[in-house]
Amino acid sequence: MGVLEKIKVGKRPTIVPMAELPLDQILRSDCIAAMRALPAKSVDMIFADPPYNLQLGGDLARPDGSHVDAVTDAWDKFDSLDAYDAFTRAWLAEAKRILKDNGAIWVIGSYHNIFKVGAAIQDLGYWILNDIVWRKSNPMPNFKGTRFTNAHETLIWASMGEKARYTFNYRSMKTLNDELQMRSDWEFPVCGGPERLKKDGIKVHPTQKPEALLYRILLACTKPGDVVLDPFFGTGTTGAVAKRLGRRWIGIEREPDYIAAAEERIAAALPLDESMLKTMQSPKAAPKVAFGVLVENGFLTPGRFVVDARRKHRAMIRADGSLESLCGATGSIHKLGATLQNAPSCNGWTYWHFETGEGLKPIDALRQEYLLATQP
Amino acid sequence: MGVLEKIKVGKRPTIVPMAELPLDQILRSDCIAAMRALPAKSVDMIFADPPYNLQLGGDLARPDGSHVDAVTDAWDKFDSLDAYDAFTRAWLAEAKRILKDNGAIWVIGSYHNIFKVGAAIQDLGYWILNDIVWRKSNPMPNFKGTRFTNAHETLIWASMGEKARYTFNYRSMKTLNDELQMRSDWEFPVCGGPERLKKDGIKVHPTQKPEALLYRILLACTKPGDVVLDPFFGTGTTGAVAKRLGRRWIGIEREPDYIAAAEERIAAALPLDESMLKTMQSPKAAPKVAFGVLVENGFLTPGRFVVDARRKHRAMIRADGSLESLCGATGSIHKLGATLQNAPSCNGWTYWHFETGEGLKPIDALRQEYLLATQP
DNA sequence: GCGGCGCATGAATCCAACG
DNA sequence: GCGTTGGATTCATGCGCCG
Repeated sequence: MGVLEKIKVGKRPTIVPMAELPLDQILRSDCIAAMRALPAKSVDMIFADPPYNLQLGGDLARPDGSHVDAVTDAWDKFDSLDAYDAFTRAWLAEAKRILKDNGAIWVIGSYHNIFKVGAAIQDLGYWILNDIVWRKSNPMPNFKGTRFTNAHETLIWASMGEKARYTFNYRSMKTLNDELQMRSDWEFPVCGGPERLKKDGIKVHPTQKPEALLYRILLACTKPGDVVLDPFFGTGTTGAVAKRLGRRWIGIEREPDYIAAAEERIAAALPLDESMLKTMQSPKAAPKVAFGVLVENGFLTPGRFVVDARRKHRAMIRADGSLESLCGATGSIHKLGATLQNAPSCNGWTYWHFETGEGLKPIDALRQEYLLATQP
Repeated sequence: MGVLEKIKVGKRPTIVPMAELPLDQILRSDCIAAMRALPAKSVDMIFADPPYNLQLGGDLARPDGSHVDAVTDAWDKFDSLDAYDAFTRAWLAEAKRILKDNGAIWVIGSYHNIFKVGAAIQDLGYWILNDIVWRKSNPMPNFKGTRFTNAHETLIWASMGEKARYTFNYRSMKTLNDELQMRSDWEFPVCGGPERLKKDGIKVHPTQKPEALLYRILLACTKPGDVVLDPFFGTGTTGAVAKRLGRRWIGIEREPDYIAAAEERIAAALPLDESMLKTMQSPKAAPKVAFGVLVENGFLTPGRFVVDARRKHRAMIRADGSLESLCGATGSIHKLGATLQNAPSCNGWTYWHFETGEGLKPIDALRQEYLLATQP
């Protein structure tokens, strides 16, 4: 790794599960060169915020005459659309080499670049799982009244291939979204206020991303201890949130000013305590309960009958927690429900019901009762 | 046009400004073949809802076991990603030939295809103006809990090139959005209820788009009388809305069932009356008034002084409606304001103020008075 | 101390007609 | 085609100053 100038941030953790990876460090280097030096199949996730290739024209003024501070940094300049395309495919290819087979990649962009990025992702054999829209609650207006206010950015989440596995903490997202499935459109304000890193009153990085965005991504798609690589580290939002969430991180960045700001910021970030992480990570709000346990514990007795909500199908409870229908078919509550409906799958907990004085109730209600009675 | 079987819908309007175009008709044909038969630089807008190339796996069932009705039609099947890419580039290239120099294209898609579409649009020399997110207020949930609820689709709006002109009815959009700039994220419900076309209780088209979506697009980016082409016409949402809004339309569609449904639907669509259209179209609430006209009409007399809001700059009104500052600089209200502020431009109407008993007032207030006094 | 007002600012592909 | 000129154009938020 002669090309890399490693810079440690804070204390190197005592446990280093992958000795060859430069964990919790910023590699000062060109992004592609640094990625080439990393071992294959070694990181769990990549979050990338590459240059957008904005191609801005002349100066822009607000209606009040004030000047708009545009992104004119050299790192966002490319000679042509083809040059940008080549750059995009090069770093995405390296990313694919570095990712574990069950890893995943997130890339953020705007209409200037995201279509090129997405097309490259598909061509390289990644499998897109979702595109996510970051709706900005406070976007910059369109000052000349020539287009729609550009009020969002787009993220792509992709696995390593069509059949590849990936991490998705469904329960964490549902909990975070007030017990509704998390949707593909997320609303956050742009990064500002105390969160925005400044030096002498001037923003350190023109496009610092909000921590809330990274928080949701890392919470949804990584496990504690997972390694997250950010090849366009900037001022280290990914590192700061990874540290907070008990994930390991690797940053790649060229600009010394950005690196210095990131180091300071990450050193100050406070990790959440482990019990908090465990709670957020838990795949289910409640532990699993087998139907047989309810039978064992007398909530339903063998020989009783359960029916579907319309009383079309009827089955007898057996001692082992399986069901037997009148036609002789047997199986678990899920299996028999699927068989009788001629469906590929079935949630037996909500499909099967039992008779009460107040009419039918789903057997799931008994599971709730059991949990209430047994949980501390 | 031997390959085309033209089908008229309703009465052909008596005024046909472009005799060579098959206006207000559905062309029963393959989309690329039909486009090849249309003259170059002849249509003002293309709205396209191409196949999404969904690549669905096996059947999908809801948690209650019911079957999810997926898009499995032959027209959404492609042999490979490359085949889809080639198809996309072919029709987009024809579209570019057909569009007028100051025309524009809209394409809708999902993450399955929109990145390929967007990349092709850029490669073909179109210039992306915005990407728009259609947020579905009632999306289908992710039944397996394996991903985020796919709750949006993406539209791309592009002009014919970087320097090309295009139509954007800024005021109409701002009015439609309660006097705030229209943003790039739009919320609509998916097409359902009475709007959803059905035959024998079964939906005619699997991906019928809501009319509200087309309404906003056509209102924003076309003028009355403009010609809108939809190369994937389906059940004719574009035609129905175009007729309602006083725009001309051309549809291309292969499936006879879709054509039949579209014909019936468009025949029943009621055009808005002309005065309504004019109101929605008006670029400004008020006509232009030159500053000199106010001087001519005695609202301000030559020799009086105007100042900026902070009283930093002061200028004398001259008889011809120009201003002269104390330092001797002269020019229009806009020009002098820009000069004195050392700014590239300036809106003189809001920059310059005059003294009243209640303090300073912008000269724009006098323009309003003038308009009130002279407008019928 | 608190509320109100003014100012600054954020990934921006940001004018159009006429001579 | 190009240079000139008239004139149209902004939303949410945070911060600091002032009363």
